[in-house]
Amino acid sequence: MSQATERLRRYLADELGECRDEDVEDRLAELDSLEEAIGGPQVSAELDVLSALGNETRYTLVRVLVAAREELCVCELQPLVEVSESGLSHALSRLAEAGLIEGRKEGRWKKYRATNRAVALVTVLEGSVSIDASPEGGDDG
Amino acid sequence: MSQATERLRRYLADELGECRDEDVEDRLAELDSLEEAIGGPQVSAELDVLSALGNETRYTLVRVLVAAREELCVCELQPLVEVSESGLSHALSRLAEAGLIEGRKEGRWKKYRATNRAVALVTVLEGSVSIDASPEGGDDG
DNA sequence: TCTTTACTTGAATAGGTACTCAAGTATTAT
DNA sequence: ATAATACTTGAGTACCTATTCAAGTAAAGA
Repeated sequence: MSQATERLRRYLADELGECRDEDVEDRLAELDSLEEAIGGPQVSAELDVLSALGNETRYTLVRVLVAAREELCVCELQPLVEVSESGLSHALSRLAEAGLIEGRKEGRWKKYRATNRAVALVTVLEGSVSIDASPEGGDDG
Repeated sequence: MSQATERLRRYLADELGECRDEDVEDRLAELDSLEEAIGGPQVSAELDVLSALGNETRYTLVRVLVAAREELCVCELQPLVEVSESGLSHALSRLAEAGLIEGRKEGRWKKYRATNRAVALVTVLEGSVSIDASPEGGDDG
């Protein structure tokens, strides 16, 4: 039995007053089931979305496209970010891969717009992350 | 006038049929106002939240804490992630700083629980990022 | 008191990521 | 056809970040 498991045994002993092998195994199984329910390709996709958004250049692009409520040309996005033409293209293609924006070619111009996914995420972020109010709140069911 | 602005002028000429200096300046001002509305400390905080979540170890922890719907001891979280005790502590403190979890010390044990912010974000991610359904949808106005 | 336990913090580092440059493709103009 | 434009892609690199190790703090026990 590992060191981490020994610690868990002591914790459960503290919490429950007593702790048999069975109690430790039960708790480990409970924790494991929590983790297994979320360990698939779904979470991998969610992580992809999060890490795509978690960069100033890319998040700015998404925010602008969400705020614009219409498709914008790459050449319109260029003046808004401080990266090269190539850097902008890399950023846009990463966002498209994460399903946060969609691109459409029109002649020699390429236009991108925010997907519903991006709108939903930005909306929740705006709502949940306010610098004035404290993040801790009590209306969770 | 920069190269990027020249490109924008040609784009607007394509779109509008004609393009004067005024049209370019107007469009640049419009784009700039979109960006300025989102360029403050609010976005910086949102980026902090996103980059805190955008890591497998930390996202797993948040997901587990949200799914658990109760506070969990550090010693219970340890078996769920494949990092050292120190790595786990670093991860938890980063999440707490981003307002995604809250810690409470109880004797020699430390318990963490998910904040409403974390619940909201995980819920939206689960809902919006499904591997079965396509992210592209059409009911956005 | 001294020891052990539970967790945290700081420094160092391996690994990843976000850029830029250079070259490439597709479209339009001449 | 050739040239120019609008954007993309791949390679290289400087920077950042996630992790570990070692040391530190606070609580509980002996």
